[in-house]
Amino acid sequence: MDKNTGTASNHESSTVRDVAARAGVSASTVSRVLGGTYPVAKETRSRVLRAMRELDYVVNAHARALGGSTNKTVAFVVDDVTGPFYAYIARGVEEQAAAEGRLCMLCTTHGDPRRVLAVVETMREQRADAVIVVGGGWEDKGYQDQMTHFAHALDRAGSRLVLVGRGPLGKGVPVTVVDYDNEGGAFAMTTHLLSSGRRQVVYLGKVPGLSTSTQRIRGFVRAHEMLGVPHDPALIVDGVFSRGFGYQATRKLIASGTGFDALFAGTDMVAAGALQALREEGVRVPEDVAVAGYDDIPTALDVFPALTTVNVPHEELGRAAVRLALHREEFPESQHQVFGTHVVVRDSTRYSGR
Amino acid sequence: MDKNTGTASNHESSTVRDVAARAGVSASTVSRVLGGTYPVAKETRSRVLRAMRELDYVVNAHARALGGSTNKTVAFVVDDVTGPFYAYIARGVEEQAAAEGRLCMLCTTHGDPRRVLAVVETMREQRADAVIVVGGGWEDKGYQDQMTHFAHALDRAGSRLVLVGRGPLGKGVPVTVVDYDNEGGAFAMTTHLLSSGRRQVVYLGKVPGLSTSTQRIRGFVRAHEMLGVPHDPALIVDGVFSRGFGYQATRKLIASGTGFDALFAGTDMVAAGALQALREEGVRVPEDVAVAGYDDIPTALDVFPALTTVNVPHEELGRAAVRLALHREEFPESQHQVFGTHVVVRDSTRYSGR
DNA sequence: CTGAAAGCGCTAACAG
DNA sequence: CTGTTAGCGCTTTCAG
Repeated sequence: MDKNTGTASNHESSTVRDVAARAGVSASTVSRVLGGTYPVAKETRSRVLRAMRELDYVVNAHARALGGSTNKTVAFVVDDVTGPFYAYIARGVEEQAAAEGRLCMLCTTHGDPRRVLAVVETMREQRADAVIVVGGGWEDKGYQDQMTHFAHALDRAGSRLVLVGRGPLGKGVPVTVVDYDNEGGAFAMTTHLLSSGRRQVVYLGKVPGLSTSTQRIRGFVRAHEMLGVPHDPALIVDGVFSRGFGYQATRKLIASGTGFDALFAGTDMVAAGALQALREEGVRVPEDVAVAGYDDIPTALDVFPALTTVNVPHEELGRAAVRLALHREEFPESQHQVFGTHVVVRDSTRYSGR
Repeated sequence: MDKNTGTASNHESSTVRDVAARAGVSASTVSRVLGGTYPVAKETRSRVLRAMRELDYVVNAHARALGGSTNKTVAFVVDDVTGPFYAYIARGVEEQAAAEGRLCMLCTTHGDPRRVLAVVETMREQRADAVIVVGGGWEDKGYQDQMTHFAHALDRAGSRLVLVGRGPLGKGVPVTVVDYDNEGGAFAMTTHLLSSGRRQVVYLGKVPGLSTSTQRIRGFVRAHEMLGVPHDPALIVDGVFSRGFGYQATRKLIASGTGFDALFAGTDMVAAGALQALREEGVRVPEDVAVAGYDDIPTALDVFPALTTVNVPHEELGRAAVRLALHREEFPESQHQVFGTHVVVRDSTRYSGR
């Protein structure tokens, strides 16, 4: 392989001009074979191509982006890549982005609303074709106003804000929304638990101000009302969406002597922690306590017993986010899409011989 | 919030020139307050700042990158984001990149060597400060030559190729290597299994041509030799690193009547599949068969019984990759770092009453 | 079909 | 301290 062909390349990479010189043509011609979209004499083209190869030339994406105004990039903003929930959406986003000839920028916010704002700003600088923000939104006026502002700013710059897993920002705000039926899933799951005879269902993981949490609890409460089962507000436990919280909270619950015969965890990770705590305390699942999660991540199959949970079409959400945002001109009416969720029953709630 | 201030902003975002005009200064002055690194009169600066706010100005990262030659970006290349192994390294990379003021581009290759090559090329176009390729390498001459070529090309452009989880490319190739003791981990684990009395250990997941796999098997075989335990080559099963493979292969193994008293899975995901198969077949773990994994992903705690596995310092690998690559001038001698691995014993191998 | 010239938005000398 | 002048690498009219 030929490094150092022609001019002694010390540190600089070659440019169209270098290629042009070597091929004995003008820079424009080189650009034209690069673009491929313009007629160039066969013989000329192959001379240029050869020069490129010899100089090991690659275009400068920035120079290109400066002329046209797109970077052929989509930005992906999540709390934390290690959460399987996000990871699977990320896969969908990445796949669809690749299919649409886009690169994918990854940014994490660690659940900090200010970081979300900062990151969206950075993506504006990068001139990303779309900025995809994943996860529940904060029910806070200031936060929402900022996001609305960004939505407009991105729109003006020809880009697009995409919200995955949370609702729209209000009438007329230029946003693509890809959501799933959060409340419906929680409602269905709670119904499943109650109708199999459970009467004291704990909800593990109320995150105040987080839309995801609020909606799930709404479904949870609504199911109780619907079935006429009285519901003790003390059974809704504040916390965050983590394995550690599930573990700690469950231990505390048991230690405090709170009576309960089912545990509906805010996420599968929370459920995994809860299962460990129950096992350690010798509480049988599902005989003594039924356990359910939310998300249907692969781990749900690996815990013991296998976890009953609410399926969310992660990858599909990610793919749709990219697809809708990039083709918003063609499908202006479908810029708010809501995917369905459904209960997947496994062993952690199967038993009901009481 | 003021959209549409001053000139009717139809679709274009504002530039330094717009800001300059509005603040009654020159473009350079605007640039100077942007950079912050150059003296500007207090009064002028605040006028500029106000103009920026009013026009909702953001710099164009591409224009900026065109002048200087760095995009303040690191690229992160993995097989598949959904693998927890990659996800945790990704977290390390992302965190360290953010700490160093860099953005992170994510690319996936789905285990296809050609995609790896294509992606590295794209990152070259993007002028990323570092291109971090994660995962085992292909022991293929053509592939290695290409990577070597890219290493040189990136180096010439002032960037850096970083290999995480695989060895270097050869003497004098400009590469940063962040590896972990793959063979040592496998050796230690095999020793653990053999010395607790297991005699027919299956190795689940030999991926021909993949460096990771080759090294682990080397450790596996070496432990047998070291302890003088004869080893049946038929117990090394070809496959890929996936949960599905672990499940299928284990079922087949049982169906074929192959005798074995331990299962060393190529990864924790493979082990998770194996555990499910064993459970379905009524094989007791660890009484009848001990099971071990590799990676120590969080799922290892959630499977039942909790999985004995080899710990790999994922996040640390990711952080080191970014740190070493960006500061290679300062630490030229530590461009090949190897992290240790260690066995974590849990319930899946604990029992040894035979 | 090909070349010359202008300019994308910003930064960096170089003069004031 | 601030304005003027180039120019980063590429695309894109506009003329040949």
